[in-house]
Amino acid sequence: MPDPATFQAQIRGARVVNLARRGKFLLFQLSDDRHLLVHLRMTGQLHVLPANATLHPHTRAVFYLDNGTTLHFRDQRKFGRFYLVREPELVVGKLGPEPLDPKWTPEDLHRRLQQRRAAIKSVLLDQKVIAGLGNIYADEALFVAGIHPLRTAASLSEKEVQRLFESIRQVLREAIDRGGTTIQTFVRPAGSAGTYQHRRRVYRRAGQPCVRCGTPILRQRIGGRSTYFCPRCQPADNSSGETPVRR
DNA sequence: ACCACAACCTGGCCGC
DNA sequence: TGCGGCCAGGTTGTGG
Repeated sequence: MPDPATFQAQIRGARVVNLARRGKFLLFQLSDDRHLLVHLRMTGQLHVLPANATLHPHTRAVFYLDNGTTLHFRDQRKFGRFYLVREPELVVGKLGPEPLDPKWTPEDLHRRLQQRRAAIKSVLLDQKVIAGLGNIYADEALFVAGIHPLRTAASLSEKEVQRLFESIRQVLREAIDRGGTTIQTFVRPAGSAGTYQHRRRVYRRAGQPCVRCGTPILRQRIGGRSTYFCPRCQPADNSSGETPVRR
């Protein structure tokens, strides 16, 4: 947005004065009070390369920078999106809180889950509830919290929401420390692989033993997304009242 | 307002 | 080798 020809004409000569992030969006603040917002979706990548770099087959756009380098946008599946706008809030205004924001609270999460009857797994992927959680870390957080992914969001007790809140933060901190999760195409900004995949507890581990109890991990489609969980550490009913051990 | 699901794309992998 | 089916770090439009 806008259409490619207009985008190209309007971005020419722009100066980047600041870089930021909001949820899964990258924000390039431009000198003339405009913003370039980038969402990489599934397979998008940004690479800073020398001016004479060869074009990778999936390169969809190239930005020529005035320091002699180029910024290449690669995207195998073409799901990525660029927004060149004056008002970034039009794009990111409805996003939920940043999970690592020190001001975010379990009470806020509890309130946001209250009227949702959908599976907690699906609600965690709703960017209006929490900004930035995706399929990997939603499953990982639910495991750490010991909550079954099909539990209705509104059915979680205060205690469970508290555990989920802490688990989301813990998993995201671990993943950031490890530079993300590289399974197929994800790369870090410098082009190297992340290492969270070695730390993974349930995601894409169907049939393998639970790291905590040894029970085989299950895979189930929830809200159209593959969901991985331990049926023993994440019981469907909360009747036992047992507090799962974190790991 | 909420919810479930198809659609958007390309490519890798598996079984036949 | 080829083909069909399924899978994939996400979001949005549609219909109920």
